[in-house]
Amino acid sequence: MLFFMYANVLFPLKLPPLTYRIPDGMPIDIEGFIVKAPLGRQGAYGVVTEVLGSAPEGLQGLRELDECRGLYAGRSYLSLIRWLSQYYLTAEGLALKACFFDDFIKSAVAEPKRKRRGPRPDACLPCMELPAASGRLAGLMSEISSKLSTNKYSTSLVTLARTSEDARLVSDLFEMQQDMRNVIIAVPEIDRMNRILGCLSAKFGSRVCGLHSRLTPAKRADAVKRILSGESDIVVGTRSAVLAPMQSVSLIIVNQEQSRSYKAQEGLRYNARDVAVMRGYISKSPVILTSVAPSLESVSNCATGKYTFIGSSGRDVSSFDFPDRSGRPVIRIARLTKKSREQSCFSSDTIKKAKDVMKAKEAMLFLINRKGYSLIRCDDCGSTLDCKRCGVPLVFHKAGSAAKCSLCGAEEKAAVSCPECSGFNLAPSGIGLERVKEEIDSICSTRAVVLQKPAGRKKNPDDDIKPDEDEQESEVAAFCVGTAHAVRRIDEGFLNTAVFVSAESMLSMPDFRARERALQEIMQSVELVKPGGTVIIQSYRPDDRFLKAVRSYDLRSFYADELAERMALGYPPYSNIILFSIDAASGSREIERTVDEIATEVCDEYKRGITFYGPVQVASGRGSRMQFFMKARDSVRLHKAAESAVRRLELIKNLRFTVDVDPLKI
DNA sequence: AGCACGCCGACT
DNA sequence: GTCGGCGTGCTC
Repeated sequence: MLFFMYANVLFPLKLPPLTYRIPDGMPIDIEGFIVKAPLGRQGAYGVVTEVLGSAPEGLQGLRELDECRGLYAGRSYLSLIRWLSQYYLTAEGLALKACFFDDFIKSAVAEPKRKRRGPRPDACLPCMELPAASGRLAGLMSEISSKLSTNKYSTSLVTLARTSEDARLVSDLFEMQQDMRNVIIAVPEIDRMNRILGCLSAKFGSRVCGLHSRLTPAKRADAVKRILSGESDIVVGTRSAVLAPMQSVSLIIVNQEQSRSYKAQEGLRYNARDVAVMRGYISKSPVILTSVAPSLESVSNCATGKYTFIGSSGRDVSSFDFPDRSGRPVIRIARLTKKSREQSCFSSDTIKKAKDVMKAKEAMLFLINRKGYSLIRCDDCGSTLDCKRCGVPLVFHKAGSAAKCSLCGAEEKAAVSCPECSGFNLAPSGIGLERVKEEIDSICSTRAVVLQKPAGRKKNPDDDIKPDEDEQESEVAAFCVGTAHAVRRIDEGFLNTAVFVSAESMLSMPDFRARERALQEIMQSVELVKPGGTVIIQSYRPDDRFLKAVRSYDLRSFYADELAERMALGYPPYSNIILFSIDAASGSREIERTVDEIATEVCDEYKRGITFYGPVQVASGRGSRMQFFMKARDSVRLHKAAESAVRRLELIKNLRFTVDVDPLKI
């Protein structure tokens, strides 16, 4: 009798699983195993997602698997891959690819081209000194620890007074639970990783393994091999660490869960924090999120009971226990007036402080989120000089006296007259880095340093900072000017004073997360200021509720206010968003028709509660993209609609588009 | 990802 | 007339 079994095989390619016949003599129970299968002209390695008793209808003459190698991952890891592809609306194969499949094949299965020893292990990282455990954190340890011993899924949010407490928390956990195995620790940046890696390596040796995107391919493959073999069961790494191919997981820690670098901006656009939570759920293990200023999403999840807010008895935000910030730097709001703006970017308060700090030979940082000197505004009609292609205001750069578009990089020699009203009274307006530096230099007769990009070298997909060609590294000096990114270059407690030159430039961003981001930026800067130092926030509206809450470190009322606002406007976390972006240099009829169909048929506001926004053309680099998004309270319905939209868009030949689930900005 | 197939520009 | 560019499509 002839009785065949079949296997669905997933390849790390943009393909759905393909079906093969399992040849005689090959074991049947091979779910999760790595197999070599004929694919196209060559063969390829893939993983068996499912074993079938009969061939799917309509498929005959299926080819046989070539060979079966070891186990790649258990059932729960396969569920994670499936969830990734469903939630982020990507081919399952691409989810597999994101899960280090190619690295493993390269190191463990494919024949090595030459006999080579594995990559040289990294020099031992020093065990950095940990901050003393604060009384509060010590008090929370038993509650955190009780979550671990249960071996059940739970997600807990731990708020910290300082980022550096992350390493303390991790170290203390390992101290309390001596037998912890299969742990994933995610950190937002590579240099933070080294601190934790150092602490753990000293104690656990090769059981600890670092994983980040700046590893060389050989080192990455070696790390993956060690993880899969079980040699390393403690993985510390950036975003992709939450995808580490461990057979089982018993604890996941996501440090600084609010960090935007956890969200992938290309390929599989996952958010590592959300993946960690789902992975914990799938593998029945606890998840611990830490933050000095948690995301609204996580705070809201604590309020609904989805997560636990460690250290709080109730679920109401008003009962949430944020760290005591007494002894932290004073936050002062400095009033700017319209009148003073014409002469200076600074309030008199700020100027006085700058002179004092100068005299005391201490360090001071000025933060402003715009490069260049200023915008250019016409005094006659009030309009700004905008980029002809992108429509955003051009930024005037004093060096070269050119106006540059921050989106497309187009440069224009400074115009003489206003294109709107032909008036000749064009004047600098608004504040940029160069202008701030110029003014500090003249006030304090110093040479302030403009901090450029962080110390990173190569392009790094785990990093959300785009490298700019025209930027060079600069030394951190006593008086520095920089954008929010620059704060990464400065050590904890280095500054006497940090100045946010314009609260309005942070708060008036056309983004519903502007306040949340501002809070996080301010809290980050606070850590750079030594105890007894000062943070100054300059504002035209010093009585703003947000600034009042920030000034007194009143995170509770910040979250209460912000949640109320988001709820009133129906923004996340009270709704979900999926953003579509179509590479459409040619806005063809067919595209327009399909998008129109999606807007009317797929997103039925009244019947299904899904709201469609757009489409809008946006300029991006060279070329233009068409964007639209859908928003709904019900995530399941939203995903169904988005799936249907994806299917329709896929019918259009030659169309390239990306789907971003839970985008950071819209 | 490979590796086909396929349809336009400069060559012996 | 052909060689070859890589743009688009398929792989159970």
